[in-house]
Amino acid sequence: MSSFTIGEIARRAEVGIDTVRYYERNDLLPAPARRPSGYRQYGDEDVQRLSFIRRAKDLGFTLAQIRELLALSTDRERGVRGIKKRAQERLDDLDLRIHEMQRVRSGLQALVDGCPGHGKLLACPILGALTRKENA
Amino acid sequence: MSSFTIGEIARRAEVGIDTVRYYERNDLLPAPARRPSGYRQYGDEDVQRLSFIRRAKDLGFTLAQIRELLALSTDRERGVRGIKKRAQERLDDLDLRIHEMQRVRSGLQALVDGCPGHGKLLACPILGALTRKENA
DNA sequence: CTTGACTCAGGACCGTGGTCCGGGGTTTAG
DNA sequence: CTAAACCCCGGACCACGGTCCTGAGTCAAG
Repeated sequence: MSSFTIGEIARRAEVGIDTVRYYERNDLLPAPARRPSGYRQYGDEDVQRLSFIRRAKDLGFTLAQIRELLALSTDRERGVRGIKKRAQERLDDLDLRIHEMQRVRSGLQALVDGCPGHGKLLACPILGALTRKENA
Repeated sequence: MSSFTIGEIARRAEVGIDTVRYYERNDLLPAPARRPSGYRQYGDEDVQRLSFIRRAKDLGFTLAQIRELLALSTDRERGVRGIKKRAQERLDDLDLRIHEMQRVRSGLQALVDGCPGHGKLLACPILGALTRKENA
């Protein structure tokens, strides 16, 4: 059974030590067990949770959203009502973002492939992908 | 030919007036023409550009990244050397983000699909590792 | 036992991206 | 002409997400 100090999980999840404490203060990580000395003791699951937070953060989720995602996973232990709805909302949100990203992507792709237009900004495919909201 | 005040483009792009000035200060919007009174005068292109910024921001791009995207689109008008490489880098970056998003998405989808609204939730590939947490 | 790396708590500080305020001038509808 | 609504600028202030600093305690190796 593995046990890590704060420095060790920080290294494993590739975040700063202060960040770990910050996440604890802000309820993204549970308060860990302590040694008699007061040193925090973490386990593998903490490393995974922390890694998850880091990755989600890199994807552009706010800490509040990440808290929500994490809550979805723990709520199921306490009951199921309403969870599906919240998960579905997150999913729809994600779909929207992915879709929008793909539009930007295709604009960029057009640019790379040699943009057909040669006018002003208005003709730019990237701008086109976002300014005209002839969306779904 | 249309001309707008700062309040008008702000409304059209759905941002605050202060935000417009903030973007100008931070080189996301060009300094516009002024009336004799000092009032800023904007055109359609400014509205498009501002809308682009707002939407890109909503997608999780930082202002620095948006500046880069905008630079790509205007560089194109001035000549195309070396731009393709930079655009391709952005594109690869975007692809990475989209794929990661899709991974998160499918994890959530599994969670939603596994939950009929009354039964038990299946373990989500992403969240699964984190769920058994508060039991300790 | 000493040394150096590590940890503690608390608070100050920072960059990003705005948002608000106040005292002033401008525009426009009535 | 006047009042409402708008705009100007500079600067203060804000939330978020950390990051750094200080002084003191702890741990592991030699």
